[in-house]
Amino acid sequence: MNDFIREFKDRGFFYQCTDEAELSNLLNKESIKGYIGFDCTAQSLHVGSLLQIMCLRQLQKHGHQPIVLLGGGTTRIGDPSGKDKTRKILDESEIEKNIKSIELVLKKYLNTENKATSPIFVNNYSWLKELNYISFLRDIGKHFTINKMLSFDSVKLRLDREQSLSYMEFNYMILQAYDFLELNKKHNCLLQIGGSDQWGNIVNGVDLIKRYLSKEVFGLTTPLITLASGAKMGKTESGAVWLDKNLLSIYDYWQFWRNTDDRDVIKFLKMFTDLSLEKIENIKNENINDLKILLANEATKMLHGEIETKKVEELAKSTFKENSTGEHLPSVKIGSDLIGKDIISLIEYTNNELSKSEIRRLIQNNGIKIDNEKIEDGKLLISKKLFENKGFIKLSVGKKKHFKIII
RNA sequence: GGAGGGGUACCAAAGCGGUCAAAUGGGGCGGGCUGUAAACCCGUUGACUUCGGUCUUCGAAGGUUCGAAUCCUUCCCCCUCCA
Repeated sequence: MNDFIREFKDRGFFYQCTDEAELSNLLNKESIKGYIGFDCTAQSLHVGSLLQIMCLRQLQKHGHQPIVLLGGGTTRIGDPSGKDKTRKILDESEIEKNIKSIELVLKKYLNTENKATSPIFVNNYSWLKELNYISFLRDIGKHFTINKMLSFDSVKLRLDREQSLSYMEFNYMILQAYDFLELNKKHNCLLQIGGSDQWGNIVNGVDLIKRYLSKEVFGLTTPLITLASGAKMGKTESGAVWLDKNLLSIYDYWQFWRNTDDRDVIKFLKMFTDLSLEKIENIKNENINDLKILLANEATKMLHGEIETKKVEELAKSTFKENSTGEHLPSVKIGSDLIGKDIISLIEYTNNELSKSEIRRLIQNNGIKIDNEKIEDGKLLISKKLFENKGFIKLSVGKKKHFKIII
């Protein structure tokens, strides 16, 4: 078996392939180009897309060249796969903005130094916008039968549930198939990778190229990752786990990995770090918390760099150390107008999203501490005296959120 | 086109004239146990509060009533069955 496929499988990336044996042969013979399309509905990428990004890295690692398709055109249509309802259509400028920031994220993960494997970024709007309806129908449309299109899950599930599917969305799979064709013609792209929900769309592209160009190309899908708890990966209580420090702080990103369910740790080490499989095999019985820290460090390093990762690791260490004074915490400066006000006002100032009622409840439930002392009364006033000792106070909201308050 | 069922808090779902800021479950939050995990246990889950209460909420707008999530009218939106 080919090295790429071997590792792809061993790391848990493999779900389905259109023709595994042939693809393996091909990859043994030559370096190819493979593409993954990214949806540009959101302002950045989150952990839900990380597996696809890791696939691109694998391509590079094994000497193949990734093509990153930013779906400026298809985002204007909306993929119905796995969705109950038509989603809102974004306006042009928003999509363009999203594409730019998504490209920046991807560049952090991909090696752009080595010319042979440096990623090619393409935007399908550049060719989709040129399409002529009549000639598209004649050239491309004739290769698709409605009978078959209706049988794809993305369509079938909607129809079965009697949810409406617009003609626009119905065309999505044809456009994605056309993308593959276009990339094959332009860049000799021979492989499309995607999540398992993309299978139908990918197969359509493979078929189209076979009919239209009589060429064999390949599709490869990754499994949908679910957490041991059953939840989908990528969302937490407080929202999406963004791969962007402006949307999710580096510290919180590190914490996301640090808090991985025990049962998922080894799986994630394989999927989301560069550690070799041999190394993971050797350490897999070590202390689970050390492994989680390793996971957090490796994953964070890949996105935010080593220096920042070291910093947040240290921060986490000091934050969770018993009775830490809090001097290493990121500081929040308060105005002197808060002096003389009650503790509730202070918490409201540092945690904007909490209402006063919620803060009162937190206090009632022993969730608020100042300098590690439980606060029992929300009416406690903030005095200068509190700061005299160290020049700051440590405010704890729950067990995981801590602030260093200075005036 | 005909007949019926429904829209309740983050979600699901009870309530069908006052005791309803609204049962119950899930989720969230906080606490306990622990390992920043899981499981489990407890508390909490509209806003504001001088902790006495006050204000806003049950698809939308009106109306009946001392009093409405509950009754009436109009409108909007969903769903099921038949054609």
